[in-house]
Amino acid sequence: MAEPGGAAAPPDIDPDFEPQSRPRSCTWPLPRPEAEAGGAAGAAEEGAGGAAAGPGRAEGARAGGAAAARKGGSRRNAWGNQSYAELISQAIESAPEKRLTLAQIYEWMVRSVPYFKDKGDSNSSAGWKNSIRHNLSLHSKFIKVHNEATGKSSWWMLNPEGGKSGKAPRRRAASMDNSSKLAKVRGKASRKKPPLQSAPESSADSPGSQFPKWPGSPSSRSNEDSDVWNTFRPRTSSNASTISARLSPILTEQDDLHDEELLPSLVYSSASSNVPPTVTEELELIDGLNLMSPSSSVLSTQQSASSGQIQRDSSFSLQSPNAAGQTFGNSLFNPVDISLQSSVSHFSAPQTLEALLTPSSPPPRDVMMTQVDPVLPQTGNRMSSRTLLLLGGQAAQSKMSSGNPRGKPAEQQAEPVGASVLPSTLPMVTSPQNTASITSLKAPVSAQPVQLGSPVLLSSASPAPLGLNQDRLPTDLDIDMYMENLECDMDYIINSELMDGEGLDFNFEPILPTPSYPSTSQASNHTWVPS
DNA sequence: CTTATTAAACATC
DNA sequence: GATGTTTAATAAG
Repeated sequence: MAEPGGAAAPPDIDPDFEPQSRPRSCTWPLPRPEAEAGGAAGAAEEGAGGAAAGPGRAEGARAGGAAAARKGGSRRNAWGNQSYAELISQAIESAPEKRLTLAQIYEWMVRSVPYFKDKGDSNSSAGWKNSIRHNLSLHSKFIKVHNEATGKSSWWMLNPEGGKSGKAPRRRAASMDNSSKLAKVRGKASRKKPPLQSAPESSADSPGSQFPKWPGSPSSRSNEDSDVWNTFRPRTSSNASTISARLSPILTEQDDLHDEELLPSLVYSSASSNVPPTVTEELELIDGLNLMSPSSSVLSTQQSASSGQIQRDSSFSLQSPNAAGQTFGNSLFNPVDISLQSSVSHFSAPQTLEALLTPSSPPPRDVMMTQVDPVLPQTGNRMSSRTLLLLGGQAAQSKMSSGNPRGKPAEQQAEPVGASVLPSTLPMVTSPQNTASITSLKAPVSAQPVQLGSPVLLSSASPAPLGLNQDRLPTDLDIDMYMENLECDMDYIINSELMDGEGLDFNFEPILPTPSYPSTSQASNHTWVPS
């Protein structure tokens, strides 16, 4: 209760209804109409709940499973058809800031879902609370964000990218068949449970297992920082998360900030050197981040960050200018130069890669590019292709996000081709316009209009180019990696297409950017209000 | 086979 | 003790 934000738990929620509701796949910015008419059902529920109250555990409904059957045949749970995950999503969505602490989620449940009404006083060991926690951790659709308040627990937000159902990393990663079993070994290894046989304990044993400890780490103060970074983790792919987290320790403790922060760090990490295998995972991470940045709430706090280490901010600014960027975008951009230097100094690696890549033209390193982009649109294209190669589309994403949606910087206007490409390959369910917006949002590939021969584009578009890239790709990176990227991209595209196609909710009215806009214009980002 | 719900072991804070 | 993460068992589609 000490929460200033005040839980904010509107008593809405549709107690009933929504037998499955698949359409709302992309829960993020969706205001979602929310049919309120569930009243009657709610009441009914109430009755049940009340009855249950006495007995305490009251899982009557579920136990036999028979009880649930009643009524039209649905209500898979005592409280209705919604899953815990859905309930949690609703809870979070209902919050003005789109984020809640665990306790607040509990609160919301108790307040909004009749069934839990009387279970508010249960302690954390209560089954349902355990389940809530479990769901939060399990699904990638929920992300944990460090809470600045000292004693407070983390904020839980919805992953803009929509973790979908999968918590899983991209299936690919581990294709080591039975290794799945082995995988478990990795973790803390100890787990205590299976204590038998002294484990090899090992420590670093496995051959390629993960990276040693990633070299990067620019040092800088921070230790605890790492903590902060960790806050955002892509679940399963512990590796990636770890790395990313550690990689860029710098940064003040801007609670909310790290969301974006991570992105850049990831970018660097991937580009910097090692990490061929994780690319996919990283991408995944980034993907989520990318979308998230534009979220208003997050940005809010941003400004404060300005001071000290903007390093990652710089890149971040690139990608999020669409929302807050405009408002105080300039201020953010300015520091670029500085940040640029610093970042470059830290990561000279890209250079190497670059060299390896056999570029035909000498573009700046990815880092540079990121920053430069907003400033020098033209150059942007060039490197973008290469960068794409390296980062596997991340660059593209960031770029697009920066400009496309709300239209802002001039860069992208240069080649609108991107859109056209996409449709050709994929079956479009949506109108071209939507396509565009979607593209900008999610499809890393289409993002980069570098039509021409840029392997990247082609690759994403069609499988053919493999051979092509082969020439270019150094053995270091090798095809595998490339493939992974590819796969990823496709994945995203397909996903986005399918998903968006169905639920389709992103409409950015102002699609099709007419290269005519002042600077600061639409201000859709008021929503945020630091509490 | 996949998704969900539950329970429970652990780990941190 | 509250939070978080993970595993595992089990039911349902």
